[in-house]
Amino acid sequence: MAPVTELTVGQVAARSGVAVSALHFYEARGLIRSHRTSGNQRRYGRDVLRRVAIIRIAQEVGISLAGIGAALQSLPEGRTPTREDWNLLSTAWRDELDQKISQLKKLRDGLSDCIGCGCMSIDKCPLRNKDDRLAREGTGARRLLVER
Amino acid sequence: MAPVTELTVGQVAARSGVAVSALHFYEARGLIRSHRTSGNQRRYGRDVLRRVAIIRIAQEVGISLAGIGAALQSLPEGRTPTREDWNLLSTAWRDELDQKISQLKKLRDGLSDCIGCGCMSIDKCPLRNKDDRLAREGTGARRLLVER
DNA sequence: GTACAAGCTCAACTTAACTTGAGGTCAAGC
DNA sequence: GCTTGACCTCAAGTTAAGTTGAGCTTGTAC
Repeated sequence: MAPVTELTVGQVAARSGVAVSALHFYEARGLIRSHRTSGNQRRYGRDVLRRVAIIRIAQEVGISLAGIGAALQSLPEGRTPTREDWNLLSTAWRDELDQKISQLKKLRDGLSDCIGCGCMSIDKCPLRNKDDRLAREGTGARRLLVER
Repeated sequence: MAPVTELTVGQVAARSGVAVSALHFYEARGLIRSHRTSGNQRRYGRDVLRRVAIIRIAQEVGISLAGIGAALQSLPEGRTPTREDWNLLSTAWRDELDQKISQLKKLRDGLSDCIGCGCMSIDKCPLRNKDDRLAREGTGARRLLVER
């Protein structure tokens, strides 16, 4: 068998580019796990690097730690994520990314239209109008500018 | 001349879809301005609606209030933004949006590649590798997973 | 001429995602 | 066997962007 190299928290920090305090934090949040040496120091299996990589990727995508935690919970307890597991996660997150991208595109196109139209002073602006419609719909409404 | 209808904070809140407390907050941050009645109540010119619209749009784009404030500072003091002003802002913000979009796309494509490759367990993964390279470059590096 | 909704100020609370600090332990090199 | 750097815990601080609440004033509708 290949030697199972355990990693200290400092080594994980160095290899993952995440601060030690952040690793502690992730652990407190249940996103990663460690076991302890007799001297109460954390030791991590190599798979923690995967997990941390997943976490950072998902954060880039704009998923909160809570959401990431939930997704990771869906993995069978304590198992090193298999390719199958990863497929599920990355597919879900890719969909989220796709959504986010198209949302931003909508916004950008809105801005582009506005550039030509001087819309901020006129009623034609699609962005403005979305916003203004609220006024006519009564005071209670609280809606975002861009439909999701 | 058209009647200059001044707006109360409540009216601005209703028409802009932004909470009164948020308007107070924006004002404290210098993003909008008001003058006061003899009874110390805020009154807003109609142009505040534009400003608030701009603020919300920029927030959607992912710009912080600080950044928005800075951009608005670039407008000649106290002037109602002209079409020209707006063009400048929206162009700048659209560029930022474009950047953000392409960043997310990169990320998505990375994920897509990963879906097929079982990368989390192999060294081929583009996302993983970006990350792993840090290890060889020493401990000090703190870099984001995705190049900007 | 009064009730009461709408305003005002200021301080404190909220959430996310961490970081910083204090005070103390562990381990590896010389 | 001791020094030093890496670890440990736990509490408190930080930033962004507001919200909530207390206590008090304005303004308007009946």
